[in-house]
Amino acid sequence: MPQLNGGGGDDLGANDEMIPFKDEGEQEEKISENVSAERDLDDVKSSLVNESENNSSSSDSEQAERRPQTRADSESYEKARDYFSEALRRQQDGGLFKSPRYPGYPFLMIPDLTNSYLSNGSLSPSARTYLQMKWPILDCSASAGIKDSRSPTLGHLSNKVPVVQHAHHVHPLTPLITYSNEHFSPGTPPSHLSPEILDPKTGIPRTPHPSELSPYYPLSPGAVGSIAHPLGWLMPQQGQPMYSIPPGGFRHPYPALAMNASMSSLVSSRFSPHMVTPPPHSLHQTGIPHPAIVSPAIKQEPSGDNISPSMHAKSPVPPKKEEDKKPHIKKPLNAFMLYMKEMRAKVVAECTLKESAAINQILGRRWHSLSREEQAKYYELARKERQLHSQLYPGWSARDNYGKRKKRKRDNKPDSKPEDFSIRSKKQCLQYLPSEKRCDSPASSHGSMLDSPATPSAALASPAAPAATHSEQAQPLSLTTKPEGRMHHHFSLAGKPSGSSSSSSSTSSSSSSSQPTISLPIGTSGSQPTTPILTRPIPFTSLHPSMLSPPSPFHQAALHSHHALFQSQPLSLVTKPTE
DNA sequence: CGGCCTTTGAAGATC
DNA sequence: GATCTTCAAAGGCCG
Repeated sequence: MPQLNGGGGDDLGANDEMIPFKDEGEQEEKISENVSAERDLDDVKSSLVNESENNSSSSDSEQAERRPQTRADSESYEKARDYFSEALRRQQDGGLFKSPRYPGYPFLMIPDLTNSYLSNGSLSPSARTYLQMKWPILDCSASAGIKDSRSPTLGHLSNKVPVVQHAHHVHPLTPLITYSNEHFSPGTPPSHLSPEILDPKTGIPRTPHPSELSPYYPLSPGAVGSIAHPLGWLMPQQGQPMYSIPPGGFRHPYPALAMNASMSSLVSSRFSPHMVTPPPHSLHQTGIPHPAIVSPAIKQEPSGDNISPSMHAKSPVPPKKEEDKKPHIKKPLNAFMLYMKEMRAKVVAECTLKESAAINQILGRRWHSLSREEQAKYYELARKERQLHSQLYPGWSARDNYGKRKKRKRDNKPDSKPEDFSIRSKKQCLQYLPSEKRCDSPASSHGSMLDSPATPSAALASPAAPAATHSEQAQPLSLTTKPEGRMHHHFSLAGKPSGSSSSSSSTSSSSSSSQPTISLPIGTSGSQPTTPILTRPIPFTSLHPSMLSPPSPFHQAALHSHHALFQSQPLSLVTKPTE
């Protein structure tokens, strides 16, 4: 169960003692990973080659049969509903989301209008970076061509993207669209679009403190709609709903400024006119629609037989009927998922890779390379998400979704035959190997602090200079076998403290039992065996004090130069044989 | 066209 | 209590 914030100080999450952190074992790994961004992709690739585990995929396909459905339609519907749901959700959310979630629509971040300044007057970290982050895809494929392996930073893309900043500058707490998808369908402003928001705890309406407002105000759809982007970057890309502009989507009647941050973001991101009255089934028993609610038609099983026992247990009603009527409430996104959602676009933009599997591997590494603080932000956000989720769906249980998804099978099952595995993995490797073997890795692998500066000022200060972390991109990727692949997962599972929040603390010691605290030291324990052995000294950045504290522009700068030095150094990984 | 791949984390299930 | 399993997102790839 989501831990309810024990009455912490300010609105929820003030004291997040619950924030789980990975343990030091990872730190070690982190270090090695930080060495070079190139490794991101590199490792990914290699690991794919050397997967130490078999993916006997689909051994069971019993549930294979899923009712064919018009994905697009259902999805669209689902998303639209999600937005509305989120709107309501946020309304109640009160202080839960101090940080605005960006809607996922970069176009909302028009620099001029965003002038997003934090309450303290500083420029919002994400104000400008947001754009870049969400629009990296502007020209992924093109970027490949454009990308200079030596300096493939976003800066190069800037010729296409007007505002380019390191995505990492985006505040981690920036609105992450959870539960669903980024459908932009703003519409008639709901009555709840008042500055007042409900305190999730007390349920008492309150006016959000400026600090709770979005540091960077996403433009209201209406406002945005009136702005014609010279480059046409507003155009949806890849047909992703995220960038799609539903009919009337931009005709939001309400001036952006009229809304508070959270409202505007939520409205812009999810609210849809036609969602004002969501279908009954999308409403939770509480009557509160939520983005997590997915149209039953979308992921439901074809018939009752697919319903997990738990489902049966829970709902004596005929499975099928139940399914049809029962909305699919998605699980709240965890910290990593939130992170992924936020960073995916960036990674995609920087790499030629498009396969999610590969991207996710990179993201996973980056995740590990994030500083505690950085991760903490996501953990906190995730925690709040869970909180809210539990509030909205008191009766919901993760098990409700069991069996609603096709089985993933595999997972570290050693039983699978090695041979098969090897064959398959290699095949996959090819699959994930982009024609272009390099990925302009974004930075982050060097250390989160680099990636997500507390403020964009540093980056902004030197527009000419690519984001610090991007420099590493200059390093060509080299494929090195890295047995780690699955192994890592394996380890993680083994050492997973399970119930406790600090899961993946793979192996490390841990502390896990108790609540991990942010004040984790850097070089603690450590020995994370699963990762490649570095043949090169670990960059001090990995151990930089800033790891323990929010990165300052100075740090950024310093680190930046440091990275520059490192960039020139070739990296070599020695794979450690898997046992 | 549905499922797999891949990642971490949370939570339920199982032992 | 420890371990295992499932699901959450995402999009290209494969059978």
